[in-house]
Amino acid sequence: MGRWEPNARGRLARAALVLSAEHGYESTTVAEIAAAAGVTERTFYRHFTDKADALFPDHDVLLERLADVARQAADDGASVLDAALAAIGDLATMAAAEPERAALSARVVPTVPALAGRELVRQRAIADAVSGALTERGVRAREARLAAETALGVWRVAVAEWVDAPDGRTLPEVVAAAAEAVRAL
Amino acid sequence: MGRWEPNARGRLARAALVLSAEHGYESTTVAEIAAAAGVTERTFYRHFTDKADALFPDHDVLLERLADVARQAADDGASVLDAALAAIGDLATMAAAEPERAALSARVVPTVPALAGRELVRQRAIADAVSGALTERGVRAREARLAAETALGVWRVAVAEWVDAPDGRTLPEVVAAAAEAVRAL
DNA sequence: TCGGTGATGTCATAGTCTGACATCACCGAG
DNA sequence: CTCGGTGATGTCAGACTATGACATCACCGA
Repeated sequence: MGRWEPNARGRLARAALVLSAEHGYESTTVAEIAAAAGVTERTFYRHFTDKADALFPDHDVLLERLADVARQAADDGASVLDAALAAIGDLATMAAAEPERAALSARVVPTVPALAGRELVRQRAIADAVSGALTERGVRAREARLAAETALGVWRVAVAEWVDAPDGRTLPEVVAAAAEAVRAL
Repeated sequence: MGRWEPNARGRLARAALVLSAEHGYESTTVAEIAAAAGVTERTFYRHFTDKADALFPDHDVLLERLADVARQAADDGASVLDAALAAIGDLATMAAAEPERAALSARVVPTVPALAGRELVRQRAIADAVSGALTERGVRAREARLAAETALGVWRVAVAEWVDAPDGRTLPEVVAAAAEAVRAL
C-alpha cells in the first residue's frame, strides 16, 4: 500500500460528477470535490486542467482509441462511413462500461453552458480525430470529414433518444439502430 | 451630456476585442478592459455576464432578428432552405457592418478553447432560433432543423473561406456563393 | 544504505465573479 | 422651482478558480 490511496484521479473524477449531479455543477466547489476524494485542492489541479475537465476525463486517450478503431475498420475493408460508425460504436461501448457515469453526465452537461460548450468542442475533436485517421488510410479529406460528421450526428441523435426514452435499450443498441437508419438513407 | 460618457457597453465590447486581439484573450484582465473603457470592473459585469460575453455581444437581439428574417422569408414564399439561408445572409450582413470586429473575432475566437466552445453554443442557439421560426410557419420540425443546420454549415464554410483567403470579397458575397453551391447539390 | 523520483501537501497570489450599499445627475410631479 | 424617484455607476468585501514556488516523504534502484 502506498503512501496515499491509489487512483486519486479516478476518485476525483467520480466525486466531481456525483457532487455536480447532486448539488449542481456551479455550486460544487473544487475544494468540496477534493475533500470528497480525500486530497487537496491543489492535487485536483494536478490531475485536471480545470473544474470542467474532471467531467470529461481521458480526452486524449479517447481520441487516440477512436482513431485506432477507425483505422482498423478501414484496414478491414469497411466503407468510409462504416469505419466512422465503428468508431462511434466504440464510443458507445465505452460509455456503456460506466452506464451510471454516462447517465449522470448526459443529465448534467446540457444544463450548464460552460459544459455544453466543452462537450461541443469535444465532439469536434472526435470528428477531427476520426476523419484524420480515415485520411491516413487514403480517404479523400472531404469524404472523411463528411463520414465523421455523419457518424457524430448518429451519436447525438442516439444519445438524445437514449436519455429521453429510457426504454431499457443500452446505448450501444440505440447507436446501432441509429447507424442502421443512416445507412438506409 | 450625461453624468458619464454614453454607450459604456459599446466601449467595453470594443475594448475587450481590441485588447484580446493585441495581447491575447487570457492575458487581458477585466480590470484592463474596464479601464480602457473608462469604467470600473464592476460596471463591466453589469453589462456582460462574464468576460467571454463581451466578445459575443447582443446575443438575444441577434437571435430574435434572425428569427424575424426567417419568418419574413417564409411568409414571402421562399422555400424552407432559402428561408434559413436568408437568415444566415442577414447574419453576414450584420458582420459586414463591422468588418474590423468580424475579422478580429474570427482570429481570436478559434485560438481560445473557452471562446470556441461559446461560439459553438452560439451557433446552436442560432440553429434553434431559425428552425423554431420556421416551425412556427408550419414547417415540419425535422425539415426545419435540417434547413437550419444546412444554413449554418454554409456559414461555417463561408467564414472559413473568408478568413483563409482574404481575396477582397466581402463576407456576404462569400456566404452568397456558398449558399448557391449548396442549392446546387 | 542512500540518493533520486514522484505524488502529494502547504503557502501565497493574481484574477474572476457576485452581493450589498453608496452616490449623484437627470427628470417628471407638484 | 423644488423635491423625490430612477438608473447607471462607484466602492467595498468576499467566495471561488487557477497557478507558481517550495516542502515533504514513501518507495525504489544502485
